[in-house]
Amino acid sequence: MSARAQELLKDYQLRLTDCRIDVLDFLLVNQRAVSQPELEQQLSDRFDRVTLYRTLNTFNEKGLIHEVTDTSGTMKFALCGEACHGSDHHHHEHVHFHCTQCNQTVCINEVDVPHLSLPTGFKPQKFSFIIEGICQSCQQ
Amino acid sequence: MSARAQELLKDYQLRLTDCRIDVLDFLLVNQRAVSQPELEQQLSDRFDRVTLYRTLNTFNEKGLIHEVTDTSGTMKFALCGEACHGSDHHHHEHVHFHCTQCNQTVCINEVDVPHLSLPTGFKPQKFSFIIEGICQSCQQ
DNA sequence: GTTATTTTTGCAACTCCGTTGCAATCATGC
DNA sequence: GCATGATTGCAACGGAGTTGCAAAAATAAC
Repeated sequence: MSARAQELLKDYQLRLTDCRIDVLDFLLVNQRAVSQPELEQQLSDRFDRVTLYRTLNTFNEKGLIHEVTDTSGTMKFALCGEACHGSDHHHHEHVHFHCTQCNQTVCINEVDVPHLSLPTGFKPQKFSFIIEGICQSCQQ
Repeated sequence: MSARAQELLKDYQLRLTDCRIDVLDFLLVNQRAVSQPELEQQLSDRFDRVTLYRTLNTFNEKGLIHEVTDTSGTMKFALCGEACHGSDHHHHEHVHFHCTQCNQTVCINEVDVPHLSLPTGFKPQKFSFIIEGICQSCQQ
């Protein structure tokens, strides 16, 4: 578990620190987007929120994780899965499902982001498809 | 201009106040999503930010405007156009374009939100398709 | 293994935005 | 024009993003 995290950190030329390993472990175990506040709770306040903020920032800059937008108000990040490195270039065109009840955001790998063409003049750089609703776990 | 705003407020059974009229005017003139901070600037600090916050909230609850999510971090709202009231029910499935340079978010009416089916267990309630990039005005 | 160097961390501090309570002000119906 | 209820502005608080700086830790060099 932790081994995979350490491996990943080395691959991305990042120093092995407790915080980074724990955050990465958490992301590896829970395959979903997490926010800095959630990490703070989940990691039992073992790290300062600024450290977690910077850890996520570093991972994001290095391309280990990517931003996930939803309507929860706080920025979330998710691990880049295999899909991110597929074929020729790095891309993040996933469909994300945000549960308005448990506030969790997951990547829907089963569904491809539909392609669409914009009116002339717009230069698209990133596509986000967010679906809000109730997730599988929250249906009683 | 202001006449249309007053008309709309009456339609939605809202009291005619300076703030509401000005905000609505601004939304009518600039057909795009705006945030509370932007309104504060644009309306020359004539209203308290809390008032603007509550004005947007009220409009949203009454269905005059709807939330627009992008990665700017602050919540934005846009007028509900004719498309919102089309055919049988109220819906907000627009494609939104967020310019990362000028930070403006516009509704792309020309393009329909593609329909897609989710894995079983997910109950979708709202679809957001956000495209980040450079808008028409920002291309030099 | 010890030391030097560079990075990372924790703390303090600040800003911005969302949100609520409350008293004063305003819009509307009579 | 007055009464009533809604709306506003102010004060205030919390959460999240962000930066600077000194202490601590991780790697590199010996």
